Amino acid sequence: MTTLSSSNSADSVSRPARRSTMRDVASLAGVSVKSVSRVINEEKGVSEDVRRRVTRAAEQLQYSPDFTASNLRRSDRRTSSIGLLVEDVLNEFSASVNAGVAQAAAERGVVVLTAFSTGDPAREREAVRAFSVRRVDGLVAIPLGGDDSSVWTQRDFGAPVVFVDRSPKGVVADCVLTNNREGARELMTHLMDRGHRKIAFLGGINRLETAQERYAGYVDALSGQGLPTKASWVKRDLRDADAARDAVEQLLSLDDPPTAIFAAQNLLCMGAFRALASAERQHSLALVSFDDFALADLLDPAVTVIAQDPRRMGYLAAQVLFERMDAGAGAPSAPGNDTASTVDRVQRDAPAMVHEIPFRLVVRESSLIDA
Amino acid sequence: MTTLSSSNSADSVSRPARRSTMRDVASLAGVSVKSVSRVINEEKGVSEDVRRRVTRAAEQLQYSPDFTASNLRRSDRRTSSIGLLVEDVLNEFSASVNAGVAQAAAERGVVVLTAFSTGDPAREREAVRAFSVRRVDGLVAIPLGGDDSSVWTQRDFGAPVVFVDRSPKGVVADCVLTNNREGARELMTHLMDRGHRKIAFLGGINRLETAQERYAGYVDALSGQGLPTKASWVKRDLRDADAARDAVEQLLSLDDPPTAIFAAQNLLCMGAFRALASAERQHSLALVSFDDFALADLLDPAVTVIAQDPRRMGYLAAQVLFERMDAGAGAPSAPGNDTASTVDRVQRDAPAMVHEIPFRLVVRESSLIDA
DNA sequence: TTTTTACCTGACAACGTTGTCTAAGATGAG
DNA sequence: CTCATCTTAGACAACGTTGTCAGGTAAAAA
Repeated sequence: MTTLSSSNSADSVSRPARRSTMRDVASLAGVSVKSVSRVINEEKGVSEDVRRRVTRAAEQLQYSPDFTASNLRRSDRRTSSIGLLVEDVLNEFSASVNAGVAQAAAERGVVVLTAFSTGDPAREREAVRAFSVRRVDGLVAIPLGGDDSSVWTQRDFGAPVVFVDRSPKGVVADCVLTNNREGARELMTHLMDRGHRKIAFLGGINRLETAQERYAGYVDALSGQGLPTKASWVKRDLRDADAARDAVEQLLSLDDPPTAIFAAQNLLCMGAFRALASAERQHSLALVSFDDFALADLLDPAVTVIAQDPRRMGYLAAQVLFERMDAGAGAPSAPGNDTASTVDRVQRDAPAMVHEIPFRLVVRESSLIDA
Repeated sequence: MTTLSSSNSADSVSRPARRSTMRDVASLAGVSVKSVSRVINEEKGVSEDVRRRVTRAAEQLQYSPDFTASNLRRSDRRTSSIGLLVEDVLNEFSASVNAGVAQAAAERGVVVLTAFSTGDPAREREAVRAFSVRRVDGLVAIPLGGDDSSVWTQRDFGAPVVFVDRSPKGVVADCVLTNNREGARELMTHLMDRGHRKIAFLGGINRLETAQERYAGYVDALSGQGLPTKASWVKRDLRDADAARDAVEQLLSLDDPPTAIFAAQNLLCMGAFRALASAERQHSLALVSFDDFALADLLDPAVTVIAQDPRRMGYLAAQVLFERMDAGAGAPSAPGNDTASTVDRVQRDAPAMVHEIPFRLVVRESSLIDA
């Protein structure tokens, strides 16, 4: 690390002594605190004279309102902030969900507290707690799916929760999901249509609902054709791309190796591709992935995938959350005025809903390698 | 969108009437509010009897402390939150910075308010304002670099600010940067060492400091060899991958086309690669990128890049910010105890520092195509 | 026993803001 | 000119919490 001090000592980072408050502004302007409040919040019923004096004083003192204090007193008690808990920014899927939520939030003028669980339930719990004590108005989460469902209940969290991608068992809340089982089946059918029967499976962490469902789809598809699942072709509970690479290396050295590989997550697919490429088998073994990823179409061969729409999932989840929040606040929910709404209008205490987002099979080259 | 109502109406999302406060807990436990406060904050000097009664009551009422109210009264006035402003989660660079900041924040038990400017100065301004009124303890930002420097000054923002990747003109604050100009020069030298003289340049948005610096490095390198910059080989102010693809298509149809392409950002490189691949020229034109990206090593040919370490940049930026925050609060900053510290200890009102993070030239295949 | 000391506990004010209410002045109608 | 009405301003309390301080009780010292 190179550290260059800037030479000019007048460049020192200056720090104001104390933030000025409405009191300060009021006394400088010669008015009451309440009048300052009125001007700052642009309430009507303030004379032009007072308004001018207050704005001038506020400017002079560099006054900046304290939203948290205001929130404490206001009747609606909204913090205009929501929590977002995803697994890992560096995974494209999480990042896209994040992008969708952030966009919806920006449109509504709400800030997002973001935390990454990185697969660690302790971190997940801490994040949820941190959100809760800061009184976020709601939470969007990709849950890890442990047993501590109590963290998630609205009763305990104190605000609406919407889940994306996975729904924790035993918790009643809105969800936005892809049908993972069906998606996996569709990928498998595609492979089997091209004659493949020896299909290996690379699965993610077993604890995760998505991993379970995709595996179920794999098994469904095989048994639909009267085929058994062969243990040596099934590699589950793989943590990351490296684990997938190792797994594929094992598969390649088998006496009876598979002719196709089903990677049940984008990272696993990348690891698999890497293994195939370094064995120069990428053109002789078929490979498909659940989850699209950035350069999947530029690889050689381009990889066939089930593409979810994670950005849309995030966006929708935020919308659903907002509806739930508004319903909770007893906002106007006249039955006739939801014509332009993206989301079904949520009644107060409406039952939890599952929003299923369609997936798309994107056929590229890697699956067009025959058995 | 498929919407399935869950059938069981007992599944409705229940909402508590009102959150319980310390008062409620106090009256149920038959003690004073202050005693509840003491128990909740695990202060010592509370009898076992009181502690038990309070914990029981708190549990019974599902009490959850209100951190914002507590913050209002506490003497330190820390919100234990920081703001993070990056350009776009979907870009790997931003995402990695985000990951680094998030990790540092998690280690310190601080939450992160995240916003994405997505290249829009208005959004940047709004985000900074939203952070400010919520009284974050500090801010890490990748600034867009417009002229409204006033948003950024500590005086105006009211808390320390650390910039990553780019430093806005006229603002005095700590920065964590890569030496973009030198990085660009090194990439160019690498190409020129292999005999390339006809090198095209794909540059990002002109307003951004990084784009300017990388272009400067490009020009430096050429003029170091007595070569002029040829206007038809220079494509600047490219917004995204598609713009880069179009630009490369133009380059390819030139009477005197370049033999190598320098993409000054990862997205631009992807666009360039796409154009080359669809013209089947990826093996006959050299291509290099400023910024590494996920599958750069798996493409055919694998792409030579200048790799920054954005995650480390984010992590360091957060560390620097914390030091600055602690200095501001008048925390102990004994000169001798910083042996284990990653960052130089920051004195109160210490001059702003520039932390330069080294880059690495990662030579792969795409630059080994001779002129 | 009385006095000192230590330990607990609660009353009260305050953090920065806004909701409520009352008062004072201005305006208009009769 | 009087009375009703409207407009604007400020006093006050409250949001949920913690810092300060004083009081009370029990244990330790005299």
